Amino acid sequence: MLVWLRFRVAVVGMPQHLIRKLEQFTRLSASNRQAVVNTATQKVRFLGAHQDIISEGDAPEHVNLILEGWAYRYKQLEDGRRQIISFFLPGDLCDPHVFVLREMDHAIGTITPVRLAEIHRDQMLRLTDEHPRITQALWWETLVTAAIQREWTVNLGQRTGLERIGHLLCELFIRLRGVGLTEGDSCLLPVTQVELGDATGLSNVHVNRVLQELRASGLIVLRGKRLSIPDLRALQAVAQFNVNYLHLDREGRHLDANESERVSA
Amino acid sequence: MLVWLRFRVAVVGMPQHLIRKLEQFTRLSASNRQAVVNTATQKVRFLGAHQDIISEGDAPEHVNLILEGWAYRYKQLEDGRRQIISFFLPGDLCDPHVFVLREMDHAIGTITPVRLAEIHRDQMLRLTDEHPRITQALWWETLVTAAIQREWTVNLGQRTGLERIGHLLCELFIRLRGVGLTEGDSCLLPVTQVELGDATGLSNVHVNRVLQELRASGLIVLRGKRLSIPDLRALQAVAQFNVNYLHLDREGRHLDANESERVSA
DNA sequence: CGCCCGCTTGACCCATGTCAACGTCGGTGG
DNA sequence: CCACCGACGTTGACATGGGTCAAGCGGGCG
Repeated sequence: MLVWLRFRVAVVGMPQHLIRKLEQFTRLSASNRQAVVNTATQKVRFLGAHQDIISEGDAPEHVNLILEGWAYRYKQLEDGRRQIISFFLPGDLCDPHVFVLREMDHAIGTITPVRLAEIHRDQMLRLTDEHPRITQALWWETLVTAAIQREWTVNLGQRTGLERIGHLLCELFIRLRGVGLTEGDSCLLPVTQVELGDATGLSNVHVNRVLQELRASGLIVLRGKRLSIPDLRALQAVAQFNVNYLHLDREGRHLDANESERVSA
Repeated sequence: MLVWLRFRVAVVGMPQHLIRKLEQFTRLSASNRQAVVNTATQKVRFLGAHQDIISEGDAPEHVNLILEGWAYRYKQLEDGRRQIISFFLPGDLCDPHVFVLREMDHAIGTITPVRLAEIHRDQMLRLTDEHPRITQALWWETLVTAAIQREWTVNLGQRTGLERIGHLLCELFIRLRGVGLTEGDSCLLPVTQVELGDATGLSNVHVNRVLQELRASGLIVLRGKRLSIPDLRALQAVAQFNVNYLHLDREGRHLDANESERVSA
């Protein structure tokens, strides 16, 4: 514990969120962790809020790892309608294998200022070649990302406005908790109501009304950019939120026994 | 051409749709194709219409390859609402890497009677180990599947009922064309209006009205289970359908030069 | 200090849902 | 061979969730 704490302090500005996320799936050895750190600190980039990280039509050159800040994947129709397709939180990778494709069919933009690591395809290959456990963990993260996308399909297709917003808030909160970015029952939510609308297929006006309703019923406390969920179970119930699609139950813990590396540094 | 034709005749009941699909991305050698055939003919299963291939909560044991027939991925909410998350057409693989996860967070069911190949994880690994070009092509297919899921998010979030149905019909037609299951401007569409509604987040009544409208404007001809699209461009325009997300432009053609195997048998 | 972005609210409207009845066709058992 | 049945498609009347438009408000920042 103390070792981990020292490690954390030492790596401020490093990919601790990614490591923490992957450790929801399996335990990483010190050398696994070191490899992730090495890979993710080679080329770091800073972007302001509301900038494109990569645009539709671009040829993907490398994998982007969000170290700090929020971003989203989005797609814009010709007449201006915009759909937010997913949110990227600290520790999230944008498309680990995207270079197989010739060009991006959508864009990724920042919400807040973002610090990210650009990981070249060769670095990615080296990392996975040398660390099978990381490979497994990255597979898990890829599959969970796909599961989230499927759940959004359900969200948009079947749920009411109230359920959609509630569901999204549950998901974001639980994902943030997984990377250590919650404090008790609260977290930051640096997203405007327009953006919530673009993610849930609702107008900003309706988002506002739904948020009022969630507030009035005591299911959320939302002031400025801070969200609190006093009773997560209750919100989950209202939103028909079933956490299983996030696959958080240490699916890869059988891997813990496969390597005899010591866990502490 | 003649060789290919003979090959096709010989492999009726074999994974010709998958091969054809992968060859939209890259050219496969005869040995590549043979390896796919060997892998996909070890264990073949038949199912009737309206049966689950795999249910929510099941532990995934193998990859399912649809050889013939239609299926869909779906998720059911507790109160009975059902969302169809994607359609599987002949040549489609259900989750090539799903065994990393402990259990399914959704179900896959048949629409028509289905013939499928069960591919064990070890066979899958052997196939990709021995055939890097197939590995690349499977990557492409995985990424396209993810892109389709994202496009469905846009479909449900931003498009009107008419656009949603139009978009879905364009997608299905073009995917079917890619595996050789269209005849001129028409194809089979063995899907009820209720199912179309569950896929697009519309009621069956509204689906019916939208279909009437598409028929009346001459954009589709739909009688029984046969769909014709006299002017695909026109339907695409109405549905705001941009084909780029299907990544059909032979992204992997640079691989054609990497191996000097003869293409004909 | 003032402006602009984001939030809030009210009035009104429309796309789509719901309910209910009826039509049609293919299959099946008597 | 016919009668029935169930699944699917179609249509009309009516209800409603959520959209649109417009105005006002509040607070952070240049």
